[in-house]
Formats: sequence, C-alpha cells, structure tokens
Amino acid sequence: MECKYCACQGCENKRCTHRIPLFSSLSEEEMIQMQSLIIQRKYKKGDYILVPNEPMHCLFILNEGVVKITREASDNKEQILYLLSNNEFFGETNLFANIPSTMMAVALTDTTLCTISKAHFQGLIMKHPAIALKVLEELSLRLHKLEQILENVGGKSIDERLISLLDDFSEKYGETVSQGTMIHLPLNREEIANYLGLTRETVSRKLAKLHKSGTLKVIGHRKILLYDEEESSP
Amino acid sequence: MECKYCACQGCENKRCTHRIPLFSSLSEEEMIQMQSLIIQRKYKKGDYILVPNEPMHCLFILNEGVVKITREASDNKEQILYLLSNNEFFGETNLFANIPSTMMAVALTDTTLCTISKAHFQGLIMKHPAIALKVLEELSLRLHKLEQILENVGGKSIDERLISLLDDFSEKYGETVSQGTMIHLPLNREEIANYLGLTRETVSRKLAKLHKSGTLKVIGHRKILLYDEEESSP
DNA sequence: CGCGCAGTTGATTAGGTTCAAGGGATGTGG
DNA sequence: CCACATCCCTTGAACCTAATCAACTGCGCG
Repeated sequence: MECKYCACQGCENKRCTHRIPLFSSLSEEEMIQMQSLIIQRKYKKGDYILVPNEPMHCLFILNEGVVKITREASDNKEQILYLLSNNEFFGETNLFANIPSTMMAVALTDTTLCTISKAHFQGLIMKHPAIALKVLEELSLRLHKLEQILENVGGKSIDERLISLLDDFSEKYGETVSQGTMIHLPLNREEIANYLGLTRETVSRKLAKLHKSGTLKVIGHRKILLYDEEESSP
Repeated sequence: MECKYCACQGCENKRCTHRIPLFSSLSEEEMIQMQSLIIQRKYKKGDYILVPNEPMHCLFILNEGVVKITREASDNKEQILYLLSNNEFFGETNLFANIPSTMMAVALTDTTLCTISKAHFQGLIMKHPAIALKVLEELSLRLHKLEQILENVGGKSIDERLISLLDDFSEKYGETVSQGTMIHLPLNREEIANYLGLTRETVSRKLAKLHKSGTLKVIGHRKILLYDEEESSP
C-alpha cells in the first residue's frame, strides 16, 4: 500500500501523523501540511537525545525505539521518570511552559523520532483548536498516570511496585511463549532500581524471591519469563 | 472600585476570571461572556466537593479556601495528591480525558469556587485557542510539579521531603513574625503523613527532632514556628 | 473543669541499604 | 569454537531507619 502523505522525509510509509491520535482530527490536506513541518531524526543506542539545560524546544514523537527520560536525583542517582515506546510523545514541558529543562533523554535502542518545532506546533494549535483538545487529553492522561505512579510509590509496597513494573514490561516488551510471557528487559538491574527508587541489590533479591515462589524465571541478564497464572483474584 | 464583570453571581468584586492567568488572553467583552458561564459554589469546612465515581464534569477554580485532593491508596489509607489554594484550578482530568474518576476533593476550610461545565469550556477553547495554550501551560506546570514530587519521593530522604513540605507551607500558609515564619497548618499530623507517605508517629518524631535541632518550634497542634536561618547555601 | 482525641514517646520488629565478596553471563580474541 | 576477561549480577552479613504496637500526655473542646 502506497503512502501518499509521506512528505516527511524518511518516514518511509510509516505515516507518523496518521498513527498518532494527536492528529486524528486533521483533514487529509492538513496532514500533508503537517508532514512538511516534521523533521525526522535518528539516534543510535546509547545516544543522548536531550541533556539538561539544553532544551530542544520541539515536540518529539517516538517512531521507533525505546527512550528513557530521567532526571538527576540527589546523590548522583538518576531517577527514571518515563520509558517511552512507539507513538508516545515527549517534550511538552518545554513547549508550553517556560520551565528550565532538567530532563535527560537517552535512546535505549536505535531510535527514530519525528520532531515539530515549538513555533510550528503553536501555530498549528491556533489554527486547529481540536488538536489542542487532543493534546489536553493526552496531557491529562499523562497526569493521571503520574498520579497513579505517585500513589504507587507512596502507598504500595515495594513488592507490588516491582510486580506492576513487570506487568507493564510484559505488555510493552513481552512475547507470548508456551509457558507464559518472555520479557526482553529494556533496562538493567540498576535502571530498574532507579525506576522504582531502590538499589540494584534489592531488585536482585526481590527477583530471586519471585523466582523461588514460582512466579517467574530469570534468564540471563536481559530476559525474564513471566509464568501465566490463572489467579482468580477475589 | 466597582466590578463591571461580575455577571458571576456572588463573586462580589472578586472578578475571578480576571485574577486567573488562564483567561488572561480574553478581551473584556469575552470576559463578560465567560462570567455568564460560571457557576459559583460554596462549601463548608469538611464538605466533600468531589467523591470517587461521581465526577463533576466541570473545571473548578478555587476562589477562597483550601482543598485537599486525595485518592484511596491500598490498605484504606488516603494518599494526598494536591493541596489547592486560591486561584488554582482542578478537574481537568475529567474534562479532557475520559478517565474514571478515583479522586476525592474535600474542603479543609470554608471554600468558594467557580465552576465551568465541560461543554462550555470545550466550546470556549474551540473559539479561543489561546486559552488552550494557557491550559496547556498550566497542565505542563502541574506535570512538572508532579515530576518533581515523584523525584522527591523516589530520590530524596524523608527528612528532606518534610523540610520541603514545611517550606511550601510557610509560603502558602505562613505569616511573618519577628523570629521567623508562623505556619498555620492546614493538615493534621496524619494528613501530613498521608501526603509524604509516612505514618503519623514518624512525622511526630521528625518534628521533635527538628525542634531539638533548633530549626522550628511546635506550638500546639496546628501551628509551627519556622525560625529564620541565614544559611548561605553554596 | 474534665473529658476525649490528636499527638507524643518508647520498645520492638521488619525490611532495605550498605559494604563486601563471590558467581555467572556476555562478548572478544586467539 | 573455546578460553578468558570484564562487567553485571547475585548473595551474605551488619547496620539503620521507619513501621508497628502500645502506653502515655496534653491540647482543645464542650
């Protein structure tokens, strides 16, 4: 099937504007205009996409890859705030509010993303308020998610948090196999610890405990087999 | 000075639309229109403004009072997410995204707030995209704040968290006196604990420690005197 | 003035961190 | 294809801090 909207150089039939709910209210003609404003960028695994105090002033929409968004916490530890996958966007904080950027974005895999400059995007919103509503919706969702995370961190036990993370991972990075779900971890132990606010040792121990209790199997350093379980949770 | 925009019944010279950055881009005529869409509500101390699963489907802008936004955490504990003061708004989550509302809002003092219905507000945005940009800015700021809180919870020590909370309080609810700042606490110990994800006993102990170390003085149950300190932080 | 509940304080326990050492996986070079 | 080196991960033991359980205190309300 041919892609007639691919003014975005390099999008190669991926039609990023089409896949993203953000732009679902645009007419076809408007999509073509939109495409002309998009600049595609590619990063290698390990590349820094965003570093503190050097904001990009553009919205980025993740096309392909996994990106971690971190912030330097106290005592030189990094706190991971988000793990972004395909079709998620990032950078609103610099776009809409004048906030000194303390974020860092690192490509965890080879990554392709589409960027739209601040000026272009604001112009777009002024012309198409419906897009504003979409962005508001997305931001609200993100707020909601963050509120949930906050609730987890404050309220849930550490075991529960690890389990939720693994559940998230199994959805995003999992592959169904005969015994359950094989998770290809995007993070190493230390990064998982930084995500959950723990130390790498504790993560190890927790995983070992879950291994012993029969909920999962740790396979090498980057894979975890999560067993299916027909728990009838009351 | 007379208030010529007070179509909002009961706003009594407060001209809520004027005080709120959200509407700063409106012309005077548009403000008058705006006022006609606003419904003012009053609550007594302790009243429930919002209860789980009964969303209000409107934006509320806090005119006068203190409101706590909570969510039920595990084991029946409430997790306090926000403490809202004058001119802050709330309810976007139900406005822009279809999220089942799990939030609870309780008036901690006698409270007056202005509400705008979902339909009216969305119409307003379609007509005045500049407002959308403002809301986006506000949401971005809130996200930013929440990210900071998350970072605190995950990364900072408990002592640091309590200190930041007290600093926040001294800005919002403090009164400058000769020796420092007298904070009129909007929360009791248990609520402070629920805000920080601790137990009330720990909050007591921490305050006692800070008392002994000479950073503050606990006065009765609802007041704390925070001593001035000319710390030259490097 | 006295009662009740929020707040404090104490003793014990649980669980994570820290420091330290050992094991295994991944990937390179022979 | 195997051996080796390195890095990551795991495991162990001691420590530390907050939660828990329990008793007591005193503020603040009637």
